[in-house]
Amino acid sequence: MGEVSSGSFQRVWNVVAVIPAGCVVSYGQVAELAGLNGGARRVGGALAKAPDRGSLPWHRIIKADGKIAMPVGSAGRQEQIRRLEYEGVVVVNGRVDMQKFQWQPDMDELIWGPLGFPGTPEDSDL
DNA sequence: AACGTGACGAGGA
DNA sequence: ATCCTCGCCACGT
Repeated sequence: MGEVSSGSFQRVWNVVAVIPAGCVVSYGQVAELAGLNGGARRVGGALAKAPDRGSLPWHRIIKADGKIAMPVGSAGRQEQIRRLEYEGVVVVNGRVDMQKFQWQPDMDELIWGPLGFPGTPEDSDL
């Protein structure tokens, strides 16, 4: 079974994996969700060393001010922008409007995950 | 074991 | 808005 490791990098990857498409989160935000307070810089390192960057939505992580972190002109930066726009996230001048696209996870998502819990009835009414 | 590094963040100039 | 400085701290040398 793909048991979750308690390594800090693994924890970061676990958090990143549940970020919904069409949203962005800051490095610091991911750090907090991963239990690495003040560890925003560690998040970048974790993403760079992710074993499955093809499937991990690393592109949804940007700076707190909305700017793309990767160096201008780098292949990674272009790839990130391409993926974000593909999801409908508007990137203007290497920058994203955090007011519109920053993900704000609620408790349900943090506890049960983005897909909810099997068998849990949805209380769409009220 | 000390030292430098980094896909950050906040604050000041 | 841009640039610089400092704090942050796990990781690789």
